[in-house]
Amino acid sequence: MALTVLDEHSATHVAELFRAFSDTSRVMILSALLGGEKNVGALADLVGISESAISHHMRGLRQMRLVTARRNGKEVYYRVDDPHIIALFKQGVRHVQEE
Amino acid sequence: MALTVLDEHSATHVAELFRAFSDTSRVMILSALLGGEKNVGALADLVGISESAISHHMRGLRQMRLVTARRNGKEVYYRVDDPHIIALFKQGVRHVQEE
DNA sequence: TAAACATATGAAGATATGCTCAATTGTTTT
DNA sequence: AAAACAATTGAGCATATCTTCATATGTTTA
Repeated sequence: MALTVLDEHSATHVAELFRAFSDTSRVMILSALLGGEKNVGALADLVGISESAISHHMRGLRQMRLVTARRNGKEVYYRVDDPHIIALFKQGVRHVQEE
Repeated sequence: MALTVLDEHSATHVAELFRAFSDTSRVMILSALLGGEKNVGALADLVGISESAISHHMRGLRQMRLVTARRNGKEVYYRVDDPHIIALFKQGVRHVQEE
């Protein structure tokens, strides 16, 4: 039997990663971004919350490097680059839909 | 470009799944259970919180069917059965450790 | 059956989270 | 330069979350 448990520091980081996916709005944001990059206004329409709320979420996601931003004129386009993150997210979606 | 976004209902379920993994204590609990079933007292020692706190966490995890319980005398042993859940969790751990 | 042990439950407090509103910053157009 | 547009930021509020404490339930042993 393995006597190893993740140390608190690592566990905190793992928890932070999963926490990024633990809110309905962020899940909708990320699922939208799987279809390609979107700007803040488009995300606000798709998710049904204010641009301000989207912006707050994007800041968190950006700080965790789960999304990257690209400015084009007045608009900022967000996308999910990391294939591991995409795979992780999709796996969660799949698990839920298989029930 | 895909115009589909997860509907709110599905997104909520996905968020709930990830939320189960979004707390440091629960991450430690689950990582401990990857090494085989453990009872509440053992988990409390390993994670460093009270048995009561463990019990509260286990209730949530049980309700989400992420763990199963087996009583043996006074003790209740918890385990993670679902291989998809194990895979999902491990993938999160891996992602964090690869940074 | 009483005592001891393991787990579960409910309440209460401290902290964290997510949202909107109002104001600000940055960019383009007139 | 002013106006219009897009995004960001900070404050404040409502709600959720996690923990401990005290108590209750369930099981075994004396």
